[in-house]
Amino acid sequence: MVDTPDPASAQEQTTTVQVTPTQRELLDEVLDKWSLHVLDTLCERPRRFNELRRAIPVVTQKSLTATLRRLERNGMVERVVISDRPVAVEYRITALGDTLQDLIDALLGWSGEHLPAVEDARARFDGED
Amino acid sequence: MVDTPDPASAQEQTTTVQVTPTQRELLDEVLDKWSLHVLDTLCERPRRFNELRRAIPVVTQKSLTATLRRLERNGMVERVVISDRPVAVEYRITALGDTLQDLIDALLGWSGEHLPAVEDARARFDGED
DNA sequence: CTACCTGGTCACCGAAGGGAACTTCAACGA
DNA sequence: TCGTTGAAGTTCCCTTCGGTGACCAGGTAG
Repeated sequence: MVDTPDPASAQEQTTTVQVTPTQRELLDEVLDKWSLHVLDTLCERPRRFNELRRAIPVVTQKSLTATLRRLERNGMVERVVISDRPVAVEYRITALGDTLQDLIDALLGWSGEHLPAVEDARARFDGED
Repeated sequence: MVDTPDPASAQEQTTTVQVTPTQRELLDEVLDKWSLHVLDTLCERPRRFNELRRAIPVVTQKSLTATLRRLERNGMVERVVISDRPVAVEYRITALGDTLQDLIDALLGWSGEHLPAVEDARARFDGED
């Protein structure tokens, strides 16, 4: 009732490239709130777990753990056990994760550049609509 | 690869630019799962509400409405009432939203390019760890 | 010993998000 | 005329997600 089974017009929006749902999922996993923070922080230099917590005070341990696991699973960061005796781990960005750095910088640059316009739009929307 | 270690300042690390929490919030509002879909779709051409639903079948009305409101509030899309008698609205991307298009394309391009590597990493993580 | 650090896990809980029905108004059809 | 369809949502319900704080195991500093 909702879907229209017309395979003829199914490929009506073939813009430039084929974008698979899988690509979207990947972006979902990698571009979320904390991932951006973590990747951005780790791009500077490797960090210990609690070092990351201090660098990003607003994240909780649980969310940080989850984010690091997710990024590790996707090959963006690497979990390195530095010391056994006093257990110490270090997280560092991988070569694959590094390919994201330019994009993250671009995103942060964009948000900084257009923030005034966005705040203006928000004020208009909130106040006069 | 990493900037020269800075033992003197144990302060926050100001890499190149100051990134405010506000910028992160903006990216959170604009880069979420459905926003990427919607912006990408609207970049092609303006669409009606149900046209968007058909273009992005996996989104629910509720989420689509919420996404469009959020994007509208942030000045990314514009809600245009075309016809009053049979109520008809059209959503179109704004000039501000258009500044995101390059970034979105870059993100989709990145995900397409590195998807194999990511899937490889996932297989390694899931299977042998 | 106690206190505190590291690197987590666990149980609870409120908010966010999805599914599906319902709404309103207008048009179409027999 | 009544029923159905379509547009553009809204409302309710329920599940899931993410945050909070507690807790744990092992080391180590006082």
